[in-house]
Amino acid sequence: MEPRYDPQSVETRWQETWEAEGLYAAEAADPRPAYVVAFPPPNVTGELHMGHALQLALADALIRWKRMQGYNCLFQPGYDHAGISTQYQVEKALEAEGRRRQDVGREAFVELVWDWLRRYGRTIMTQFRRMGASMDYRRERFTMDEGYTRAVLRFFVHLWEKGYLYRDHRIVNWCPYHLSALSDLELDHVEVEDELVYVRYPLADGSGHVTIATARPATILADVAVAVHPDDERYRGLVGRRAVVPFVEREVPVVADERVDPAFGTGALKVTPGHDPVDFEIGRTHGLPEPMVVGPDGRMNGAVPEVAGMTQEEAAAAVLAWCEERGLLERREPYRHTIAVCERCGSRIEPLISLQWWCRMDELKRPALEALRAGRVRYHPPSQHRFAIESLEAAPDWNVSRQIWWGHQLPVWYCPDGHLTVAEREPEACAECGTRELVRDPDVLDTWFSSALWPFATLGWPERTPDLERFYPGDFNITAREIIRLWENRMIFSGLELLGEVPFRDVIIHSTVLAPDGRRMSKSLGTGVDPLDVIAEYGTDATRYGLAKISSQQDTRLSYEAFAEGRSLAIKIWNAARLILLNAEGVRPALAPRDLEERWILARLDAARAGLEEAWGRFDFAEATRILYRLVFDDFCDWYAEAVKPRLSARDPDACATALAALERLLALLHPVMPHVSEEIWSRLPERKARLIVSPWPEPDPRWADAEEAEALERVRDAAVIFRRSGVRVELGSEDERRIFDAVVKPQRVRVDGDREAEIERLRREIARAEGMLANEGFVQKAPPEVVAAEREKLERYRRELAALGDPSC
RNA sequence: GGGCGGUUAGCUCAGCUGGGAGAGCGCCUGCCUUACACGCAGGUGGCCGCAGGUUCGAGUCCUGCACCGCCCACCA
Repeated sequence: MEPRYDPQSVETRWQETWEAEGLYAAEAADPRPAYVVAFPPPNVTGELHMGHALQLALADALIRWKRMQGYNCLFQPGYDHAGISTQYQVEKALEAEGRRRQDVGREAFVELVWDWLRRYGRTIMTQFRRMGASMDYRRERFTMDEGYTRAVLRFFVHLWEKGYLYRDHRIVNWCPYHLSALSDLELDHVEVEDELVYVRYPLADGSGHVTIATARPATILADVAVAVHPDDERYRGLVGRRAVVPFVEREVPVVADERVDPAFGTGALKVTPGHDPVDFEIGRTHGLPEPMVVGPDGRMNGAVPEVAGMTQEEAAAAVLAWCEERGLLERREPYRHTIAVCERCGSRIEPLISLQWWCRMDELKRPALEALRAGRVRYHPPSQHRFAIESLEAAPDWNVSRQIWWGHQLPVWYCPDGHLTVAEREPEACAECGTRELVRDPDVLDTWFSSALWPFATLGWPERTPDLERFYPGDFNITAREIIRLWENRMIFSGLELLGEVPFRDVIIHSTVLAPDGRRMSKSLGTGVDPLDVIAEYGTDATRYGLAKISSQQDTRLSYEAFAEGRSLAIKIWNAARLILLNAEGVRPALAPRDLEERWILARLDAARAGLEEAWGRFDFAEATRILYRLVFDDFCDWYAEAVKPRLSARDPDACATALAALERLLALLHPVMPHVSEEIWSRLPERKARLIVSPWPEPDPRWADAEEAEALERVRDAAVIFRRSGVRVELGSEDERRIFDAVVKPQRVRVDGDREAEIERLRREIARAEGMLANEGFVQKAPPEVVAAEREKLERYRRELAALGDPSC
């Protein structure tokens, strides 16, 4: 057995072996109980980042643990087509050649995206494998593959037939670059230096004017009202009168609306329903018209001929010049505020009105809310549960249409008379009038529309496949906080709507990984860390361990120390295994615990197993790493291995057999977090029947569950500490205890600095503390009896130890 | 503005249902003890953010405050 452990070659070899031997495979015909994770499909163009690595480390640990417990585990791999994101990447590539998608045309562009994906896409599954993710890679699915697309169209038709879908003119976030509506969740907000201008709107009766403040003077041309707060004393007499919009000289009403903030600007708001979301709401409330002056490209449209084709800056200049000439421009001041930009391309968002498809949420969300409230789906940590419920309660109708080309085109056809035909397959003729002149709706569906179906569309829905019967509903889902509204809630309500059951029972919201300096990880900041670099330096097992260790907080800093700790752990186990294997040649593993330290380590292994079960069950991954670290370093290596080493060196057959058996158990406990090093060692043990990955999770054995050994070891520990610090040997009761003491402390080699006085001082302090506690009547009467008893025991022990040191006061 | 989380050793963080302030790294000391120097043994180091409260007892529970972070949000 090599003295040095080299993770790189070992890890890739096992990844290939496990997959080739079919040990990741999940089969519908397998009668064992199923355990299923709904794992977020990465973008088809994506690269592995720390978020993926963390998700994989956590989900895979759970899957591996359950696999050892005898479950038929399904860990489904796949990709998301990621609509706008993917389209944008291909558009960027096109732009490098000086072309835009409009130059190539829709059909050719979509073909281009497919080509591009064949060349650059689908690489991330290789990286998933490098993380050791035990996915059934044969089952790879894509949200745009044929069967999945059928599911998406079926979902749309289903919603249409239930009357949940409708078309409506609504104000949307319009990206002038992508020429598409974006959801609120696809926006970024950036701070900009703007200008706030104060403009007078003359009253129609000539009796004066009202001054409004605006950051977007070009939209003055689309104003249809002036609004003030109903309680605003300054404008009490104004409501109901009429004002004149500058430049276009249109008479508009002054209305009262509570959405106006009296403290902002002059307290009077110009109402522009066509280009502002709040104004749109105010306009609908007051039945105002909804003209638009900005076109889809962000420039002025033809509505006002004088400014047609201008940029908004040019139009603003023209409007303000007009106002200035007439003394209507009161003042302009610098104004710093945040604006919405497209998160993909950074273009300033133009709110404008367009015809979109909407999905009514009131009926859909009701059963999902019931399921959440009843705890049929539980979020972890629980603080996210309330957030999930509240955000679902508040969910507005869902804008499902996008004006891009890459995605699932709406299964909607129009005839020249304006009739709609909604069908899964292209219809021959209009469903209403029978004409064959049909034009398909050019829009595609929101990418989350298909993601919502992931837990069951990947299993063959809408067909009732054996996979679907077997693996739905699943067990857990793991994702980032900001995805809850986009994905989690939608999977839950669509699962309930289409299959009548929630798709999973537990949702693990993992922490956000920050850069080591606490800043957000991002390519633009240069703070990104490539998980593959970490793997190259520390190994996959160490990376998985490190990620699990830091996963306990809401926002967690990446820590190289945690990876280094994982690496030390792997090396430590490797060396512990060497100690045993080098001495136990030709011995078969058997549980033949004869001596104290053997019964003790078996009890410790069982205790660790119970602790791990509890931690896995609570999804407390950090706790699991702590248990493993303590088990390996403190218990297994520093005490058990040291204690049993003389007997191993002497080739004591019982000691060797038991050591092998104990090592087997240790490796099994380790496997979910560090599968590679544990499998590598496992493969070198004698008489292997199966790979560790599919070997049983250890069962507890009550034979060595009692506390006697623990107490004896505790006595040895105390004696060792006192000896090392003071050179005084405390009397030990049994032969076993003395033997372990000698093996672990190696008295002949210990150089004692001999500060007996300091040790006496320390024990006196402890005794004083314990005596103080026990003298406290409140403590003795009200504290739990076992706590008081423990305190008494400690006091006794300290006194004994003090006596052993030959303290004159005893 | 709303929600969530954080504030404990020089650094990164544990501390679950209130009863001895902990780990890893760093630093200091001693050890190449035939598994491991990527190691072993020992040590230094802390008004547990601040102020109140509950309790015999608070890092732990309650209230308030301060600072930091993340997510969300329509202030023209």
